[in-house]
Amino acid sequence: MHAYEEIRSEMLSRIADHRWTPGYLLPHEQELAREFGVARGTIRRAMSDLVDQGLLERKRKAGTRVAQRTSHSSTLTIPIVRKEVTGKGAQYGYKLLEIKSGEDVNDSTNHFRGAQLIQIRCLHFADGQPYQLEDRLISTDAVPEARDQDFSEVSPNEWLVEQVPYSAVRTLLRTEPADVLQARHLKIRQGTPVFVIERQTRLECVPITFVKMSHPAVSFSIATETGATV
Amino acid sequence: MHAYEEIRSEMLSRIADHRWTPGYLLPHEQELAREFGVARGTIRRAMSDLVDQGLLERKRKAGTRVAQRTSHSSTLTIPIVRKEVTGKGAQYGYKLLEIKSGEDVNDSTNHFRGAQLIQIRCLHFADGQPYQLEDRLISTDAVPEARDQDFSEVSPNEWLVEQVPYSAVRTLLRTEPADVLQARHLKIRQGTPVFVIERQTRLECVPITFVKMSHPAVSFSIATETGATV
DNA sequence: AAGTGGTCTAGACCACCGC
DNA sequence: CGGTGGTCTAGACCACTTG
Repeated sequence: MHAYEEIRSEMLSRIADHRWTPGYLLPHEQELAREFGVARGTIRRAMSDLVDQGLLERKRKAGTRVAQRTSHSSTLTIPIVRKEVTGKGAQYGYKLLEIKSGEDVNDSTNHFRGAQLIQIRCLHFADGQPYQLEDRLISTDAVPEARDQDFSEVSPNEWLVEQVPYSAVRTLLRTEPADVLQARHLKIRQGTPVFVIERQTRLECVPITFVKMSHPAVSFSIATETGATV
Repeated sequence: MHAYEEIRSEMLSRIADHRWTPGYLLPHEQELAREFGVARGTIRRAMSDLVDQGLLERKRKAGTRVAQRTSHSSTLTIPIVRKEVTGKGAQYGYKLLEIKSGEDVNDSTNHFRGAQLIQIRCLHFADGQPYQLEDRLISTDAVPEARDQDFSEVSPNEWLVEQVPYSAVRTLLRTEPADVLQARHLKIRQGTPVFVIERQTRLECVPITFVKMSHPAVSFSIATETGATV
């Protein structure tokens, strides 16, 4: 156990047992450094974790306080579909439905502002049943290698996550009634709810890909976790 | 612009223009420190952001590499319901439905392992229409002040987020068909899909609260963001 | 065994911002 | 203005883990 971990843990305890309550003004770094008998940098190291967790707020001159929040934050992790399926103990299956490129592709999202695109539709199966319909746009300006990829064996989901770095993600989760396409491929009736995940990724402002993933609604849920610290 | 920000930005550029591709082994800290003309600590500061973003992976002895990912991560932020509603420009309304305590409360989640609980059911409105049904358990062992709270004016959602710190959150998102209770309060037909958010929060292993928030499905979506760096 | 990242120190200086 | 947190340095030592 390192010094900063012990100090962080001690601070957590003080918050947990109400010695430090939301809004409470902590001693300065210098003072805490003296109290714990470490260098100022070690105090900063301990606090920075708690700031990231949203438990502390720091402002120059004003000092450090126990946070009063206005929202809940947690980290949403979406694995590669194949691993999601096999992780549930099911047999994974994949089928490429369609690839289009050039003039045939229409950027309905307006996310790519005129970049060259390819569009891919494919289907992921769990134990032979349709699990997810993937409808994806990839910018070949940002990822020229995608042009040479044959997505008949490896899904674009898997290929992109592993091969292409990104620095920004935007995800949208919602439910909508199945349209014709979703109904046909997921083998459900039109109008039945589907759970939709839409995701845009960028690397340094450059749009990489946009994907819409549709699941049969009732059989799907997604989990989020924060602070496995303990 | 601080030194570590410029270095981080330069590193991002090298990843973006494929000079550093996934799996690429970066120079050591010492060498980068010499290259950029700064102390080793400054290099570490620049890299730590990229590690947190998931763009770099570091291992002792093995060195630092551009990450090959196996999943997408992003931060899910769920605001206080009142702010969510007013943020959409709608009129917020709140109604307490029911409070139970002591023996009347049944910990169906088994999340609290025998702690003293109170249960609260309440309804949030947007422009007079039911927006969210909140069904919540609070551990009065962890939050004794909750006992004295009268939740007729301020929702438990709002009170808890602001007053009670937490260090761990677990969230579950899914769609399910409305049961009798959901149907009655949300004014939809039984069996119509509802979008459900379940959340458990803890502070240092101690369970604080469990909440199930139900929305009429089709009118609801939720967004997630990562790396607004830029 | 050796080389890498990780922790820690002691100190200087900076820049924001509340009083 | 002054006090706070934020950045940066130069260096020592540690501990993991791979070859």
